[in-house]
Amino acid sequence: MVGSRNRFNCLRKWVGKDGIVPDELTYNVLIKGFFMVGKVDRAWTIMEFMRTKGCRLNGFNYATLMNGLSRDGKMNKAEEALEEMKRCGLKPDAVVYTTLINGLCRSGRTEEAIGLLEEMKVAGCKADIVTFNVLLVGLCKEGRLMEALSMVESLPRAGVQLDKGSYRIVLNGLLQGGELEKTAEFLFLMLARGFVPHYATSNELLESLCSGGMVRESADALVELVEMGFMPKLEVWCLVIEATCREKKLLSAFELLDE
DNA sequence: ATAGGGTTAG
Repeated sequence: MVGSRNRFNCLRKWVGKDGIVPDELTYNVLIKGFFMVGKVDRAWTIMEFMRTKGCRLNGFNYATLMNGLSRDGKMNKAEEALEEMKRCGLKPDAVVYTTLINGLCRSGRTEEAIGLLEEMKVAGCKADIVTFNVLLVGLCKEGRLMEALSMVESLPRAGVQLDKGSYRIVLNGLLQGGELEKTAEFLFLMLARGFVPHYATSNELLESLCSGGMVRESADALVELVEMGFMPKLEVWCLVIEATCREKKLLSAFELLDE
């Protein structure tokens, strides 16, 4: 295995003596590689090297750079890179913005991440599914569950196609946050829209509804989940039926058993 | 064209 220093020296030799000119793509592979193995200073050297060779950074290079910086805890540097990019006349795209939004969310700066989403809109850059899912994770982690919920609730009306990940992020956030009623409500919303929770989440959710006294909802949820092809763990199945019996809803219990 | 961003849950 050749060390990173030697690999770079190899490139230096090619460029210096053999007249081989690497393009931005080659540089990008190197920048990403050095960031991946934690050699941030080496990544910097590559970019300095690019500049001395008169090779300007492109959007890919900036995205790679920003991702490396924010994962290295250097969020401010990543934000500076965005400004530099704009100064150079490059138009940041959804990947560049999403990279920064993710970094801000991870640093607990969700409010600023939302600000960047606004900036995207103003700049005419369309946020995609990755952008929204990153932001949803950030909102949930910060306990801003109602905002996450209302985003998922309303985005499809605005023409944004969310995926099962979007729904699972929010469902999970609500469940972990102890928002039992909202969780049940949200489950029915996502099922109605054709998105199913993960197997483990479904079981956990049914258990939580039962132990939280929401027996009626747990029975309804069970029926709907089963209709979507879900097969609960045996103990969860029993739990819901027993709870329904205890509530003296014998008829409902029989209906469940029929299912 | 190629190269750049993520989550779910386990």
